[in-house]
Amino acid sequence: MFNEQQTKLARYAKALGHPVRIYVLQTLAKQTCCYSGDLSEVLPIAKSTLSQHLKELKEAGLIQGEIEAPRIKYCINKANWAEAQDLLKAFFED
Amino acid sequence: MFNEQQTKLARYAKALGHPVRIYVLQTLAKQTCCYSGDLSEVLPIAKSTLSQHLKELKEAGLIQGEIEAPRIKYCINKANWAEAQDLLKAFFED
DNA sequence: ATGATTGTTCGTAAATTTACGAACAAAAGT
DNA sequence: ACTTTTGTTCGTAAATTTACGAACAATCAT
Repeated sequence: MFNEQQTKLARYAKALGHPVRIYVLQTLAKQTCCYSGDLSEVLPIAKSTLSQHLKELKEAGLIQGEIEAPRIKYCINKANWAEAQDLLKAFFED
Repeated sequence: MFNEQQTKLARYAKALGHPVRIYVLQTLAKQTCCYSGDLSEVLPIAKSTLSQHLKELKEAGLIQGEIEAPRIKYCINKANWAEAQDLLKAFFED
């Protein structure tokens, strides 16, 4: 019923559908990368909850984590970030 | 903790976070307006489910309904549509 | 008045989301 | 080896989302 673009768009939008995740993405988009602990210090949520949000963003493809033991460095997944941007742009411009 | 823009952005994005709602918005954005029945004929969901999705889009401010008895004509809420577009544009361009 | 059309609201159920603390795993430092 | 640091996973609970059919309300046509 729904085409690839519609499904992808809904998926990306859903990932953006929470203030914590918006904040995380804005932070990553601004300063290239950061650690979970950096976010945890600022955000008023439990570490485990943040971890869940990061997992969702990872599963949506918008971020990626790189092990830099004992920490994990999170960055924007640039390819998918660009795809989400393009899909949204097209969505609003049709 | 979160500012107005982050909260609004998350709210709009959440409203876009389902294929049915993407489809509805694309349809409305293309052809100015349409009736619930027009959508119901095409979409593989119950009328009541569609009604719920329309309600969510209405509550998010992205669409508005006008009574044209016995039907309801749904249209894009242009002001909020533009706001969502601007917020998303700014989000990806920071 | 009666019946048909249109779409919402209600009641309900299953799945998903959001949240927390506790327990756990992996690696680095001592 | 042992402790500390970092972050995930587990178990759990409450709230929200998604979905359906049945009942309802409002208007139009007969």
